[in-house]
Amino acid sequence: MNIKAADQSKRPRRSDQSRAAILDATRHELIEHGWRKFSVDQVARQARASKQTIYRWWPAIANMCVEAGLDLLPARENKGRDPVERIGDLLRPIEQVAKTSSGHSVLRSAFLAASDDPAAGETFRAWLRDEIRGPLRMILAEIAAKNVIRRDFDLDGALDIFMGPVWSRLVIMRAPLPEDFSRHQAEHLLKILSPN
Amino acid sequence: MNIKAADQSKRPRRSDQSRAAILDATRHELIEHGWRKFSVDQVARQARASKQTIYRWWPAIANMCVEAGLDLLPARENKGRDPVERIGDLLRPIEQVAKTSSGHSVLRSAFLAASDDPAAGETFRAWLRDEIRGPLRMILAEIAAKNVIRRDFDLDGALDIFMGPVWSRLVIMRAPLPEDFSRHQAEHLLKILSPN
Amino acid sequence: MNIKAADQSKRPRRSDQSRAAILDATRHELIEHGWRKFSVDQVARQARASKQTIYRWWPAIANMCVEAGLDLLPARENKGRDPVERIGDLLRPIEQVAKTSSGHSVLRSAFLAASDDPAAGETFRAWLRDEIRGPLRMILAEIAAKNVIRRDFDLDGALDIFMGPVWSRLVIMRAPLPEDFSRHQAEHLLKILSPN
Amino acid sequence: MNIKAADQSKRPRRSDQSRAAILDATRHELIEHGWRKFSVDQVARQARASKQTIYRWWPAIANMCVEAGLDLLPARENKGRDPVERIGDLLRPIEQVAKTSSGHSVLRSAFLAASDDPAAGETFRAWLRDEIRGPLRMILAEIAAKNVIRRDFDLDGALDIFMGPVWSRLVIMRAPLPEDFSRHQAEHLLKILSPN
DNA sequence: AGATAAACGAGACGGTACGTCACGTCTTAGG
DNA sequence: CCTAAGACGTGACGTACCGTCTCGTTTATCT
Repeated sequence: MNIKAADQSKRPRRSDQSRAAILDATRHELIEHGWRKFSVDQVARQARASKQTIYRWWPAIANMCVEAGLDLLPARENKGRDPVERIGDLLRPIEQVAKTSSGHSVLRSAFLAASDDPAAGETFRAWLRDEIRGPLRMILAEIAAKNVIRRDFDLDGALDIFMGPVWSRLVIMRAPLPEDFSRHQAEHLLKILSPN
Repeated sequence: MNIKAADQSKRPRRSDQSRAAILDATRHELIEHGWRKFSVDQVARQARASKQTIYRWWPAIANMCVEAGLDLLPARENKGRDPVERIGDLLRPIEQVAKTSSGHSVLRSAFLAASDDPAAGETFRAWLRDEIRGPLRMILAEIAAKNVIRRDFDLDGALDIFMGPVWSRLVIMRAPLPEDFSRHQAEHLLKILSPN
Repeated sequence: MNIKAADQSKRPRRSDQSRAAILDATRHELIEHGWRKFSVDQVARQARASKQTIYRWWPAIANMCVEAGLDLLPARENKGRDPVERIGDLLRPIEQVAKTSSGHSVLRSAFLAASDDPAAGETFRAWLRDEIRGPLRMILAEIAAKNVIRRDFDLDGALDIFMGPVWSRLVIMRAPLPEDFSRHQAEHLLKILSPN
Repeated sequence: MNIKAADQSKRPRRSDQSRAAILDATRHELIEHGWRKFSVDQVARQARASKQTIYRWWPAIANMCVEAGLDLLPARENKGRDPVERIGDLLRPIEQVAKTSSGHSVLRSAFLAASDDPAAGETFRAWLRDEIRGPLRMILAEIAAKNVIRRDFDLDGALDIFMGPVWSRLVIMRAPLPEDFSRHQAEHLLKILSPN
């Protein structure tokens, strides 16, 4: 309670209340109207925020949408178990959010925004690097050392195989993810990378 | 992708010249501005066409964009060879168009449009059914009969595996397709579906 | 000047049925939407006529509207009575048509069209000359000869005095003409022109 | 015709600069194209103003045109002299503006707009009431008390007689007002209303 | 009785304008 | 300072209308 007062005492900085209301309204707008008909005016109106506040804190609308989508994802769990489960864990936050209709819509539109706007793609690609690609490389390197998979695997190719079906279902087909999606994806990836 | 010339003897005389100019301008606009900032006014201006002509012949802008993208794809070849090559053939039109920077952009934006607009998704899904999913089912059923792959494979799951990396590279990552992409995809799919 | 009388025996056979339907629809449109929002498409639709037919027979839309209005006016009666009544007779066709709400609207919009479009004004001014100004000059000259009015009256000034209140009520104020309007107008005019 | 600057300290800050530019462009457009072909786009373009700004501050285009016309009229002078001159004074602002070709056109089109659009007629009728009808009633009542004119005169009838020729020349005939128009109109009115 | 040539309905077309909405910038007033 | 509010110039939206231009299809003479 009393610790945070130290740094925040200085100047009236960014309002967390505004930020939350704006991201909520952004998600609502993405669900309601999708990416192309997304309206900043509508977000400002619904969040009772000034457009100036939006433009001050986000470099572009697409970044705001990506942030609104990624904010939904729960933190990745990291229990040390067998490799298949650890790889599957990487997809589990997405799988969980995509179970609800609204979460599915928000994620789809957020990824759409990242694809359509090269600048916002940066925000998205940073997330992909930190949350998927990086951990995946670590795990794969680990099990490659044990010769469970071939040592000369191509990481980006592996990423395509691993994430491709996510984009396929979530973004392109607008369809729910099937049962046990994360585990099956992990199994498929290992099967492809197996050295035989 | 071809409109029949059978009934053109009757009344509603659509101008093929306008249609071609509009689709060309659509492709140019998708390359230039992407999906969200796509401007119908700009297309009309550039095609020297009336906006009414656009709205008369396309149910929605997204449909027009999907059509503009799919129109680029060359006809699929169907030489009777081994299953891996026949499966790979399904991706070859896309692989070929995506080699050029502009073809890559147009296809990406067209798929974006199909994802963002549920109605236009129909046009896209019809193409997917006729050009990818249907042929793939035929080929897979054939080789399943020979026990090359498991007989109880899930077609939509196979489609995710087969097409997912396309969406991953083309749409999500905005990256070129790697060398021999079609053949590798076919091999991966068969490896996953293999019965062992 | 009058070439058309010669050629009417020849080929171009104008359809009176179309003409009547078009003028009816024109009146309906003037009542419904007024002059500025008058729509040729609407007229064609309602008259089940082609726009080509309209543009073939009328040099401008305003002319068509003026014609549609003036066509409503019954023929002027010419009973030989005292000068006041003969002058009043000139206004009676208008007075009669303006009694109904729709006739009032059509006449107003027709005169509006004539005022707004210099070319169509010709059609209107020809009517004014033949139906009002000419006859009025004859009558006034006649009674000026008997010294009932001053001999050096200004005809156009008299016309302003005589017709002005018509425009005032009908066009400007959108108000019905008062009782005995024609007779009072005749009396006023003679009072102004009286020589005392 | 003047908007007060008193309450401008409060919130809705209308740009006077925009308003003036828009009214100027409106006058130009009325002169150039008249009422039916009046283009809001053209006005916005010429005034370097947004169409939204136009639609925000005027309930209808016709109101804007009426305002643009009436704004031209100089303030009415009110020197206490004999009744004929005081009545003539009421017309003098119009007479003065109508002397120029452009003033003539603007006034005509403004009155046309008021006639064609019932809603905009209100703006016009308010002006007529305050600037013509009201003052005229006062003056006529005054001289009726001295038995110069009949005491039971009909004010609206008098208004028709007084203003009718204005509409006749200015609006209907598109002709200049004759010499000494205001004075003659006053004389005519008093002659008609004289009690003999 | 057929041929012929115009007028006709229908409606697509390139344009322009409509009235509304959105974008991103700016200004004002309040905490 | 940051915020809410909202006016502003710019320009796109999707619709309607303008005037022109084919299309076949009547239709009313003139062979």
